[in-house]
Amino acid sequence: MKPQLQIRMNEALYLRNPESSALGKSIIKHSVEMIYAQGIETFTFKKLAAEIGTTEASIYRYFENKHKLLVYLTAWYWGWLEFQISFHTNNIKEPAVKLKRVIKLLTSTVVDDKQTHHINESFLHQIIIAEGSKAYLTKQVGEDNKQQFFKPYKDLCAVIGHIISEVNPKYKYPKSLATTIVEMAHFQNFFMNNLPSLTDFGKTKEESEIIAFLNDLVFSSVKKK
Amino acid sequence: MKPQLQIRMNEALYLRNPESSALGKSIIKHSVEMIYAQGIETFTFKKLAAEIGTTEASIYRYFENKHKLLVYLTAWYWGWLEFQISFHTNNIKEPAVKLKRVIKLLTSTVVDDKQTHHINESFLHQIIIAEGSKAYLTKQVGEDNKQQFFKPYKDLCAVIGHIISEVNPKYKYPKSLATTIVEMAHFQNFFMNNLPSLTDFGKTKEESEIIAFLNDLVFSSVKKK
DNA sequence: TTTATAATAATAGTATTACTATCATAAATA
DNA sequence: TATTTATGATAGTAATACTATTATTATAAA
Repeated sequence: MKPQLQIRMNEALYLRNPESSALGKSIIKHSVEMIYAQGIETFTFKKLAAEIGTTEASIYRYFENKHKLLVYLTAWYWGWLEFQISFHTNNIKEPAVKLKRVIKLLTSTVVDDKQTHHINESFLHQIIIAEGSKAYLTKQVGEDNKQQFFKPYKDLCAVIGHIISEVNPKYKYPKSLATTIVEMAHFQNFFMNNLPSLTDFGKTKEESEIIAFLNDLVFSSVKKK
Repeated sequence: MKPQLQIRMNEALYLRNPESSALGKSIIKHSVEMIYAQGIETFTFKKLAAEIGTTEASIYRYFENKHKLLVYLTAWYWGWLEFQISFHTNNIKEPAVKLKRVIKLLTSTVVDDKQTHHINESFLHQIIIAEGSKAYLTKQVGEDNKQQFFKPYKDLCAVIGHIISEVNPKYKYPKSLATTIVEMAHFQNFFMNNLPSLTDFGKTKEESEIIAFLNDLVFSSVKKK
C-alpha cells in the first residue's frame, strides 16, 4: 500500500477540514466530478448535496461558499503539481533539462492515480484549465492574497522562476516568464480544444505541439545571446 | 466635431441594439462604470436599473443576460482595439516596428477619448484585464463560438499573427504567439497590480516593463536564428 | 457501560438573483 | 389622427446562496 500523499492546505480555506471525514472527502471527490462535468457557474451546493446524498447545510459546514471551494481545489492542485515537479526533476542536474521536464509536466494531461486518493487529478487538471484563473480574477483578490490563498500557485511559479535563473542567471524576467509558461500551458490547451483558430495546433490537437511551442518560446528567450 | 466611431457588432449579442437609443447607450455606459467598480460577479441588472433610473425589465429588453452583456463589451473592446491598431500602424512598413507598436497598444493603459462616445475605454480596458477571459472560459464556449461571438478577438489575434509571419515567415507558431502576447499583456498587468510577486515588475509597477518583457519574449522567438 | 461530545440529518426559512409577464402610458411615425 | 414602438410600473416565479433550529447518530472519554 502506497503512503497517501497529503497536500498541506491553508486552514482559512475551509471551516471544517474535508480530509478529516468521509463526508468531507466525498464533498471534494464529487465537487471535482461535477465541476468538471458542468462547469463552476452551474455547479451549486444544492446539486452537490443531492448528488452525494447529504444536505446543503452539511456542505456549508465544510466550505463557506463556492468560491472558497474553488480556491481550495486550485490550491490543492498547485501543491500537488509542485510535488510532482520536485519528484520528477529530483535527480536532474542540468537546469535546461529540468525546465523542459517542467514544461512537459505542466502541459500534459494528468493521468489519474487511482490508487492514491479520492481526487481525480485528470478532472482537476481540466478544471484548472477552464476555471483556475477565476480563483484570482475577482475583486477580493487582495483579501484572498493576504490570507495566503494563492501561496501554492506563487510557490510553484517561484520554483519555475528559479530554474529559469539557473539556466541563465542574466535573464531579466524569470518570474514573468514562469507565470507565462504556467498560464500558457493551460490557455493554449483551452484554445486548442475550444477556439482552435487561435492556435497553431487546431488540426492535430496534440499536446506535444504545445510543449514544442513553449520550449521554443522559453529557450529562445532565456538562452544567453 | 469628430465622426463618431461605430464598432460593428454581432446582432446575436443583443435583443435590441443598445446603440439605437438613449436608454441603450446609458445601459452600456453605466455597465462599464459599474463592472469596473464592483466586478462582474457582484454586478446585477437590478443594481444597474437602479443606478440609471430604469427597471430591470427594460434592461432585459436589450440584453438577454449578464453573460451576453459581458461578451458584448469584450467584443466591442476587441473591435475597437483592432481599429486603434490599424490606425496607429497604418503607414508603418517595417513589420518588426509594427509588432512593437502593437505590443505597446495592447499593454498601455488606454486614455479615455471623452469626445468620442459614451464608453470609457480606460475602464473597459481594466474590465477586459480582470473579466475578459470569463467571456470564453465557460461551458457554452462552443455555442457562443458558433454564433461568432469571439470573432473580434479572433480577428485581432489573426492580424497580430500575420504581422509575426511578416517578421519571420518561417516562424512556426504565429497564432499561438499572438494569443500569448494578447493574454500576457493583460495577465502581467493584473499580476503586477494584484499578485506582484508573480512578476518582475512588482517594485516599479511600470507598464513600460511589461512592454520590455513582451518585446524581449517575442523578438527572441520570432527572429531568424 | 455510561456519558459527554461531536458530526450529521431533517427541516424550515430568508434575502437576493435572474429572470418572465402584463398592462398602462408616453413618444415617435405614418 | 391613428398607430406603432419604447419605456415604466408592477407583479410574480424559480433558483441560488445562504442561516438557524432541533433531532439523531456515531465516536471517544470517563
